[in-house]
Amino acid sequence: MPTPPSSHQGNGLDAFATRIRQSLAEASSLTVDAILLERPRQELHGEFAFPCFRFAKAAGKNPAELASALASTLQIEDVELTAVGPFLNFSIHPSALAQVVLASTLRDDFGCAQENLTTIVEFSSPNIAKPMHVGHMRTTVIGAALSRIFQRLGHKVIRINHLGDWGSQFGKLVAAWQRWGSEEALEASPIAHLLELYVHFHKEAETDPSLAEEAKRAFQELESGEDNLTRATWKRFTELSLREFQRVYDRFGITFDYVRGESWYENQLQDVLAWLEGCGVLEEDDGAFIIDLSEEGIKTPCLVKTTHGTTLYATRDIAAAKSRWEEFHFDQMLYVVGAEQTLHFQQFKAALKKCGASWQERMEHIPFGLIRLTEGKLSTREGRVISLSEVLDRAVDLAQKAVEEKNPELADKKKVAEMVGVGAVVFHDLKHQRQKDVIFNWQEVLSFEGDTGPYLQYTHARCCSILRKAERPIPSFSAIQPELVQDGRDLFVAMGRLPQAIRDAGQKREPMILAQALLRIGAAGNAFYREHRVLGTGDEELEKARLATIDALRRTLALGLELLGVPVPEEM
RNA sequence: GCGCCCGUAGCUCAGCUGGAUAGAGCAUCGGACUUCUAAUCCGACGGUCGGGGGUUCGAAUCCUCCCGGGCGCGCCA
Repeated sequence: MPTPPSSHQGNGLDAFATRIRQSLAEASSLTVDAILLERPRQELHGEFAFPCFRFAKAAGKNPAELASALASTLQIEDVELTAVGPFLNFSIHPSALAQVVLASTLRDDFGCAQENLTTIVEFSSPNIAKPMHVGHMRTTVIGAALSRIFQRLGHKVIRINHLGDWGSQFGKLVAAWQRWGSEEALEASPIAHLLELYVHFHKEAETDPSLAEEAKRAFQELESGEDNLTRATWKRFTELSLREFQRVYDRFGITFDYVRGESWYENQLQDVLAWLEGCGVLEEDDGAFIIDLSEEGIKTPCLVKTTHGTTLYATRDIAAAKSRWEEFHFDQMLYVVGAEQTLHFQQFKAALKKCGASWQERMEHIPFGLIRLTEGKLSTREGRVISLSEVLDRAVDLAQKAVEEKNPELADKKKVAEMVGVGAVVFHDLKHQRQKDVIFNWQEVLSFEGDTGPYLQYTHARCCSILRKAERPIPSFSAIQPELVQDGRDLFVAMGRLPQAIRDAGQKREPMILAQALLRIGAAGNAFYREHRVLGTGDEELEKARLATIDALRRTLALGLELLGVPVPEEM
């Protein structure tokens, strides 16, 4: 009965990488940390590679000679060394590979780490009274995925939805409501009606200057902090909007620890202005107050108070950051916000730095590229929008048709269609590098074949199906002979690399790294069960070992998909 | 004008701190379902890595200039 050595248990290929690096460190003057292994370009070269160029240079030797010398001297348990030119390649013994990867993937702490940081993730943050469109999808989906990834890595994660529920636009909205608002329309479809009012306001304001005055007055009333009609109206808009947003969050399966809009920091704004004043960074300029940042290399000053005495985005962000620092003492605070706001984050970080708030170094803007339409940038006012619920609805409709066609016997087709549709949309967003702009393309978002969410969901469902049809308990690790599945090399390597992918995804704040790793697992998994029949081979031990492998695949996919926020159906 | 981001196969994208013959998916073409779900698998086709120069034993990756696209540049957020 093989039992894995304890050092092998935790995390896939880590055990081997550690062993190889230690061995190389002993053979050289380098520290373990300085030895970075690479992944060979070609699979036949093994699982890890060490290019000897730098090492050889330091030792004054020829890289190829050094590689072959090391290959013949070093001995590493379960690892075969081969020198190919200047490269030293490491191939893990197939049965050790199967054993170690199976043991670790079958554990509940697979892919975990103990980074022990307190991490705040601010994401989603839609604007009250405006519909959530595809543009809000990225921050929502990326932020939620990063939060789960950090959680897996052992962070204490605090998710904050920083609603855009404050600012001069609410003055406009209240003014518009007082003139043209309809109680019935608001009840029927709150956000749609509020948007209508907002658009109407902008149109009328072009010819009617008194509107701008009313709007300004309304926002001043709001900022006064008094319990007046304006405030009551604003509060109602907020609640109605939030109720609609919640429906989208429910579909994505997203929760927040704090839904704190900008208004939450409202009563701290005067203190913050006083604090800035006390720090001696405030300057008056044309009746407004600014913080000059030229010494920080930023030409545009940070404006914190208008000539009308109202606060701005930056003022509220400074207040929010300060308040969160005092409340949570975070190790890192990530703002998942579009790349177009880069300057704003540079500005308010620099402003904090100028005030001596050294903790501002822990704040990090996580920018992402714009979603654009072929016709141009999204614009609520110009009607170039695709609502988020429409995207989800269309994806789910299409998934429904696919289920109907491919698996008409399925019990809960509606539920599965929802999972597949949402999964397709979420995965599509997360499989690209965040920084790149994306041109929204229905055909691509609604694709269920190839490198897609449904492909991975399908692979998972197939595993579940095999395990179901086995009609026996899933064999535990201690009950199988791993060497019987040593021909599943590609699959074990792909699964064994998942912990590293989770760590990289966290470190680079890039869920795509995890998505790509999952696609490799999916491809290897599909090839595996295609080539290796699990049930009905007539070989009891082989069936047990293959069942355990399918179980490992199922668990690994489920783990990765859950981290990304892609639903995990057991049938489809 | 200044600043930031992007430019890899027909299309959408990977390519980790510079390393071995630049990889996937879609599309196209050709194979594989009496066998655990063909939302799959196997194969073929397809690239002067936007362009020039530089650093290096080695550059898609780093530096520089140019071209093309996007975003931003105090009283919106």
